[in-house]
Amino acid sequence: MNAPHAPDSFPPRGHEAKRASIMDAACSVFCREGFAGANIDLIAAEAGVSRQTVYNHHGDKEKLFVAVVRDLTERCNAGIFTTLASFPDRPAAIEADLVRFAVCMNRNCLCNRDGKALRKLIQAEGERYPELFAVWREQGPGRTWPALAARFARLALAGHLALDDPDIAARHFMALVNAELQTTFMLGGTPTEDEVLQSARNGVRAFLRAYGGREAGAHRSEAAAS
Amino acid sequence: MNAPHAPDSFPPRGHEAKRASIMDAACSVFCREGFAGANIDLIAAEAGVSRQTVYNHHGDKEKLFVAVVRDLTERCNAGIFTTLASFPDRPAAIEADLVRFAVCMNRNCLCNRDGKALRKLIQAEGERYPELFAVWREQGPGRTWPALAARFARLALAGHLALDDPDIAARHFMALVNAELQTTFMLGGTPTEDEVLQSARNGVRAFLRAYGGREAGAHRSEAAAS
DNA sequence: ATATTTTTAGACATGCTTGTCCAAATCGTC
DNA sequence: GACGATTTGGACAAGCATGTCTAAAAATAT
Repeated sequence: MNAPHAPDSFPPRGHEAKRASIMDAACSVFCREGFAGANIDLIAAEAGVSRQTVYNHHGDKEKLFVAVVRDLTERCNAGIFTTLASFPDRPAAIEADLVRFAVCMNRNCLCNRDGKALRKLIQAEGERYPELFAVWREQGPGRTWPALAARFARLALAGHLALDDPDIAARHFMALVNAELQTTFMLGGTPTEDEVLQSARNGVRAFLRAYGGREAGAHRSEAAAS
Repeated sequence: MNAPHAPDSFPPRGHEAKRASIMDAACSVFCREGFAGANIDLIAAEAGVSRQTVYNHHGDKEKLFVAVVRDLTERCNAGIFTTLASFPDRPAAIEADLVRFAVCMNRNCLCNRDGKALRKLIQAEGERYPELFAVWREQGPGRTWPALAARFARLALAGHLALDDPDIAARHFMALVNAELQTTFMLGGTPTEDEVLQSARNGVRAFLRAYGGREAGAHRSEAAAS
């Protein structure tokens, strides 16, 4: 089937291109309309292929949906781990570094197309596909939260932070940094670059007042002046 | 049409009962299946009425949906303002009082049936009904956030908190207090009483380290001991 | 008890969507 | 240029959901 001696990639080029195009369109339509509301004809049209081609590739509306979620989960996870690599291990200026990290996480993982799509699909159809989303839970939050917590633990060990429970600190960090974006997220909107930055700045400031080490101590008394 | 001299409530008793029953079932089904996936026959069955009765009352699937969201918005709003009344104005023990308030807000407004339903419907169908959800936004977040912020401002004025911007503090408070429940919310689950309490306790502790006034200052150095 | 309103069950027309089938056209490769 | 695989467009059957209509039954008020 696959060209046995092809130089670069096994299946013909146009084939994979169409596959990707279909996944893209399916993602977009499932997201907008939900699973039940999604129309295969519309997906095909949006992908620029015929309906039959969609069926050739994925066989079934449900299989297509599962493929989309799987794909999205993988891509999002990869993005998060990439971003996690930019976590400040030896911060020069911890506040600025954490803000940078938060903005990065937001821009590249939470607010981008994939992040929004995955979040919406999980919220909308999560209860209907328990095993599929169990996988997401293990592969996603189940791996990213501990990884993030470990980073905070290291920062604490190096004396840059003061915290008892790195897991809680990690959750508090993300919660604070996204605090001002929740309403926008709710309605599926994309916050502006500026909103992201503001939310991150305010969130990190509060985080450091709660969890800052010796160096950050100064911030507190300053902010505490009513 | 309505009994002109009825002693208690104007429309016949059974009529309103059926209406409520339909709204209830519709809410439940719309929530589970989404607007497109919701089936009028199923709603009727779940409400224990005939399909025709659903049409008699609401005329239209879309009108029914709008009625459900409107109803939900009102009820949730009412609940939030009621809960807001329990905000500690003159706290004896600020930490315990804030925890109590947070738990109350969670149990009665965010985790209950209506809260979960409204959240899900907004996330799933918000983009499709812009004007409907614009109303929600104004009536809901547009009124509740300032109200909550005002409470925090008062607490700060009385010297119990130290904060620059009460709006941000309010958002940070809610974010922290719900930090550990996000994953559960995502999948439409209901956190246990204990999870709610834990999340509130941890959240309030962090909040007070970030925003605590003079009295709460002691907490910080205590937690800062690695 | 009677009259009025509401509810019910079911049939019904209509339109939409899924998924299949097929013959012609297109594409990429040898 | 010829061959095989893929894609295309459209026809097609089947199922399902919405919304209407009707006559009978039930509930309510007078």
